[in-house]
Amino acid sequence: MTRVNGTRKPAAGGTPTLDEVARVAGVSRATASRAINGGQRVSAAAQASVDSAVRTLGYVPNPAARSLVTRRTDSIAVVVPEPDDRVFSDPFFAGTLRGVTRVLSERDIQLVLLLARPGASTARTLRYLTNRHVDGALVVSHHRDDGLAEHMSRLDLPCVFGGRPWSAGDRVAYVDVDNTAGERIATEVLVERGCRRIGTIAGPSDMTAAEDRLAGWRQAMAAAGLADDAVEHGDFTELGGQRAADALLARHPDLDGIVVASDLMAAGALKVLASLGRSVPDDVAVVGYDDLGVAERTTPALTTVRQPVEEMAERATRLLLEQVDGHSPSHPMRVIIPPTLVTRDSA
Amino acid sequence: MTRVNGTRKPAAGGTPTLDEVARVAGVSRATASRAINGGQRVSAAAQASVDSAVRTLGYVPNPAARSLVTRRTDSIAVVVPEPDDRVFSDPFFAGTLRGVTRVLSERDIQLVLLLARPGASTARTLRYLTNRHVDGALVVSHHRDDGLAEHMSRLDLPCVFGGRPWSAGDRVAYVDVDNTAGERIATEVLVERGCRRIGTIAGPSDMTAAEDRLAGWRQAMAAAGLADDAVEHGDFTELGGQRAADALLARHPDLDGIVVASDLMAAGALKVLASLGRSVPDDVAVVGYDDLGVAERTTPALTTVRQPVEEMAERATRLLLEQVDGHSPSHPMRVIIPPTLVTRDSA
DNA sequence: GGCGTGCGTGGAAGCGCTCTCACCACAATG
DNA sequence: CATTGTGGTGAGAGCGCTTCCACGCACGCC
Repeated sequence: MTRVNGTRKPAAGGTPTLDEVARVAGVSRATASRAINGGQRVSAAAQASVDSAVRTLGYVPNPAARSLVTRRTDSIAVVVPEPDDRVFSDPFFAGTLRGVTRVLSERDIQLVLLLARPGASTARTLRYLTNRHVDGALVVSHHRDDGLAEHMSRLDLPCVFGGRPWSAGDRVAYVDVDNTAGERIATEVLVERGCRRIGTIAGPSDMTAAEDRLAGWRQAMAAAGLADDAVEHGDFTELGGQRAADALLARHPDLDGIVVASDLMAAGALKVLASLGRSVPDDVAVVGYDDLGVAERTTPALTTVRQPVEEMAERATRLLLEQVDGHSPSHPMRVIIPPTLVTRDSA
Repeated sequence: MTRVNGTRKPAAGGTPTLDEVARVAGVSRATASRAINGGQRVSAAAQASVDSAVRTLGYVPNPAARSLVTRRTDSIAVVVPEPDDRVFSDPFFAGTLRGVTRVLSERDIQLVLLLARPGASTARTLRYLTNRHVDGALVVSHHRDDGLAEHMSRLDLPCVFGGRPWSAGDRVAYVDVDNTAGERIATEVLVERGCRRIGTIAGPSDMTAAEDRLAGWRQAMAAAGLADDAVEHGDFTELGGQRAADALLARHPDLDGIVVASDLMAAGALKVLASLGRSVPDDVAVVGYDDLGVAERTTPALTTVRQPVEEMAERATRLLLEQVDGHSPSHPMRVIIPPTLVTRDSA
């Protein structure tokens, strides 16, 4: 909040104001304003002269003045809690950003990237959001939750989460893919292909997506009447997948199928299997999760469950904009997107 | 610009204003304001009571009102012209974002992501920047230039380019790595190792970085008294590198060294060499460029020239903030960062 | 004792915009 | 003819904040 160097231009004769537009157009400021904002109740003549005044003066409305009175900023925040450095390179994040910007570009809304750096800066983020610096927030709750959902739900600010938040899921809107169903489908692929000893490499248990997927695996295993004891946790990285696969295969050398909660971890698992001389999918079939690019490049290419990230981001953004437009702290809405299976070579 | 639903809260009794703070603190609005903004010319007593009023009321200054009078927004834009969908997944972009946010997080400045979608929306971007919606702009001129530099230099808005812009390079501040020197160094590595027939896979000729690197290669070749005729252009992708390597080796089967303008293209080249049965570095030595992650994962690992992307972004951001603080449309400043060689196995 | 000189303070003037409201002309209705 | 709209308009009141300026007041100095 520290103002560093308060040099201010003395009323900057440079930029034209609405007053000048009005004067040039020969109308009142009120009429000029109306003409500029959609032209309700403005005669054709007035509209035309305002338009031309705007053009000759190169007038651009001052956003601060406007939002001071409208109480809108025409911008939304994309909040990324705890962005450890991986986030940016993450295809999930990239896809999200793509989806968001696609929707925003349809309207004149800007995107403010709010990165709550690890540490106590969640407070700063909340402060920023508190006083309506933005019209709404899209929280990419990719990582553990911090109670951010609770805070947000208290904020009376339109808000949508990407991915089910850990808590307050009932008070907050979110868009998620049906992780449970997805992993169920993945597991069923192995069951149907004849696997009888199926293990899973789950994600970190502090992430809802990981937990939901694990639940899906358990459901499918139960439905097939198979034992669900072969579980190992990884951290969604390739190395983590490698370690988990090592441990899993050491404990259960008889596995003929592995359901992995992310493609990156599956890639690690494939490496381990290759080094053990187990052929995929013949000795051990493997199914991944994500299909964000990695899956096509492994050997063999991964059969996986696709998360339509961009679509999710688009839906989330639209949901947010609806809230913003209606200005309703509307009843928590959620969109659950069905996952789809992508069959390749690993199962 | 369309206002969709002008529902406005009637003076929102919810959020406290400076007036209320002043009343609660028992001082005037002026004093309250001073106390809140760094406390110059405020007695300890007044400061204390304002502080406590702020705390009890949960007061947060209204940014619109503030920036209406200060003419500052405490936010800067990161402008990405023509973000074809690759940009987001690009480690270059990711690193840049990381560097920028690191600097911004030291102060209370926010980042607005301005993505000029392909098409005529450059106009919109310029309009957005024109009326001081942000205090400054960092243009990641990763791709071809669009005359954006000219436009920007006319805008009287603090502005720094990441990477030398095609034109107006003399009127605009920018931060760049010394691409020419970098590729010269890369080439010299091959020369010193005894290569005598060295080709290059250059980047697309509509990018300054690509052209500069090509120039560096030519300089080094000339200095070594070698012919600089073995040139092929790629598009900085792996596939492009593959194609270029194919073409290059077909035309010049006697090459014993290849200088490649990006690691990704070098990865493609390595594949081609492997499929031709040429061993690297013994038959053909290869040097890449970037060192943003890919280089370590190729087989063999790439000797390459490191671009310190994050550092570049940091420097650029600091440069921008200096301009913003001084509010000087200061003499075009540039920072050229020396590249460093990273020796691995491919040369 | 008079006089700068400095600090702390509050009054008040905006920053540039939107929007209510009162007003006018004119048309349509009883 | 009096009444009720109805579309276009401008005056003016803010939105919440910063900052200029003038005003005390206490101090140290001749």
